[in-house]
Amino acid sequence: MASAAGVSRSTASYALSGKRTISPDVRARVAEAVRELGYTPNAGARALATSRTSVIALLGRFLPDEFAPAMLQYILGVTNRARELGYDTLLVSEEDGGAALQRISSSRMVDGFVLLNVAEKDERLPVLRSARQPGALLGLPGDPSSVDVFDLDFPAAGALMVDAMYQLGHRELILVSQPLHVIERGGAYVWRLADRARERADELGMTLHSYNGASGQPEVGDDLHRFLDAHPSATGLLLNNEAASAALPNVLATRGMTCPEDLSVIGRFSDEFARMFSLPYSAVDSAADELGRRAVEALVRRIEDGDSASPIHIELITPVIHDRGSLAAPRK
Amino acid sequence: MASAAGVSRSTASYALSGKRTISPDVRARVAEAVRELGYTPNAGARALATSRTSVIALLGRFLPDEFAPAMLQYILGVTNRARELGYDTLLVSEEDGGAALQRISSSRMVDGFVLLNVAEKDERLPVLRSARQPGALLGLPGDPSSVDVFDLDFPAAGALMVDAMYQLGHRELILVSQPLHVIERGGAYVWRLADRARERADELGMTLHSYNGASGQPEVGDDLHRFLDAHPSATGLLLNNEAASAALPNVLATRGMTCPEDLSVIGRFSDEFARMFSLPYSAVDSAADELGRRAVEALVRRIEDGDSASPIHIELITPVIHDRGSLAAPRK
DNA sequence: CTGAAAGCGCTTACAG
DNA sequence: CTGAAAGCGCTTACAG
Repeated sequence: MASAAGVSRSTASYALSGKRTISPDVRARVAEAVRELGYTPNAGARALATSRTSVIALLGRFLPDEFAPAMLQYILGVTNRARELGYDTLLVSEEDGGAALQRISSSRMVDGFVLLNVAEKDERLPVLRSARQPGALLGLPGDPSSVDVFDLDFPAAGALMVDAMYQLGHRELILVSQPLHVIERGGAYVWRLADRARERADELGMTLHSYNGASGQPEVGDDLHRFLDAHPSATGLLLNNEAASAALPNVLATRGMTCPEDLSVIGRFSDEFARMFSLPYSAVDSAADELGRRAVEALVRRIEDGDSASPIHIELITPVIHDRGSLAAPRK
Repeated sequence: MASAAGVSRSTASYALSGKRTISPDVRARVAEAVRELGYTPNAGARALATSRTSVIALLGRFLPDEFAPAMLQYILGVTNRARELGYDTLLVSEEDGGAALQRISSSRMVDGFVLLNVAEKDERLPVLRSARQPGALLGLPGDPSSVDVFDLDFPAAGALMVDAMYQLGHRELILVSQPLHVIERGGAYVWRLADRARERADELGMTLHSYNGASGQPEVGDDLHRFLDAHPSATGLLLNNEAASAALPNVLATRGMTCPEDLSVIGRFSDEFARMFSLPYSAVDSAADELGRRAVEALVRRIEDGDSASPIHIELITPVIHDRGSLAAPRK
């Protein structure tokens, strides 16, 4: 390419990077040659020379009963924002995330890592901490030291759901959380939300019946029937369980109940999820796309500032209720 | 690393690749040094030296009303199989897929491309054809020349759905396809299935009422009610529309109909999708995971055999019905 | 404002 | 069976 423009390789390189002043004449000839030859720098050679790949890795943990739509939202938030900032994304879905991180880190394939679906005790974390590349977490682990973290503020979400019910006059609520095995697998957000909801209900003098529902149908439908049967006087239902949220319309139809006349309902799921299942329930948005984007922004900042020293960021997004009309005052 | 093992760089390299015979003594010392230092070859340097990156690109087209669970199935099929074969996957979600392909191809970041959700006339195809790397398509385009293609055999699926109904004694069917804008956007599979279903119904002397339903609720629910109202004597329902499939349980409940007693139903969606929505309908599996895996296998074969000459593969997977008990003989 | 040269970390003919 | 050397295609001090 340089020879086509009639300049040296170094001059061509500088003309492209703009890292030193180039005469207009030369700049034009280089630009012309680039266009002519459809020249694009070789990524491997550039990576070798600069120790930068302009690629980040996104490490997923794809569990069989995880809700796919939410996962895809995170993924697209990450890949789209990364591209806007000049990075491509390596998507890693290996079972053994720790080994994958080690492999990719030490082969210098990427400039940084985003970890999806981070568990309370996540096997990938110790590997990430000793990796040379920076990282950002989607999901708050038990020990969040030394890496940036992005997550929904689940305790605040629990309080918000309870408050919303309280203000409308509800005094007896049912909370349906994810099943226990989700918690055991590292889904600490489940009890973070539930614990704070309980606390808040206690503060307000409300009754809160807390349950774990199954993660799939038809079991979760049966669960919902049982919970509703057990507490006929409850007027509000809080859902931190996507499967339960998707199953509820049928359950209510079967019982001849309408929402919000017979029961006020508030969930915790993404807009995307609501749209797809067409759920008529107000909900705390899980903001997957937004979280993905922010994680990438923080990561890129660390990469480009070589800024491994500056203090750790823990960003817990304030929950927001998206109103879909499923909350009303309880019947007299 | 070589110096730690007390051998030359070339010997170390050969010891690792196994490309020439190495004395046991040297091999052991190299292995030891590798372990000691946690040595992993630099990916960029290796790519530069070998012109191979061991990375493939997966180019998605993520459309707002596409069903996310199916997309994720394809993605995981590709990433998992790629890893098994020694490749990592760059996930590309840019709007302008043609430009992205061009950029990634000419910078030599990857060894090959998998195109997801290929449209009838796909803007990425001409770029792929002139790229130096091989490609594989998920989805059959109008002109499938010069690239390997993997898709469900949608015409066969249409015929299979009609046949299944016919054998049970049904003579009047309703088919609900995806909305027209999906077709316009390149979803030729929609009419491929519908056309063949119509042909088959004609051959068998059956009546087939063919409709396009909306791609979201609540519209698609209303659509279903209209179609069922219009043809009270129809005894079988064919669904090539995920949203309609998800909406049907509610629609039937509202109408006081049961399946398969009042209506036999057969859909076309992935197992994953059925599980998530807990759909009680027998369906032609869309085999997203399987298709993703096969595309990667074909791609890797082309990459590793340098086999750009051998004839194009068009693999249309034979549809299979997964029985969920929603098909029965019609009521007298 | 520009060029010649070194170097990034590998692989692989070429010699021995 | 092993080593010294060239080369992959860039970037960036170093000279001028």
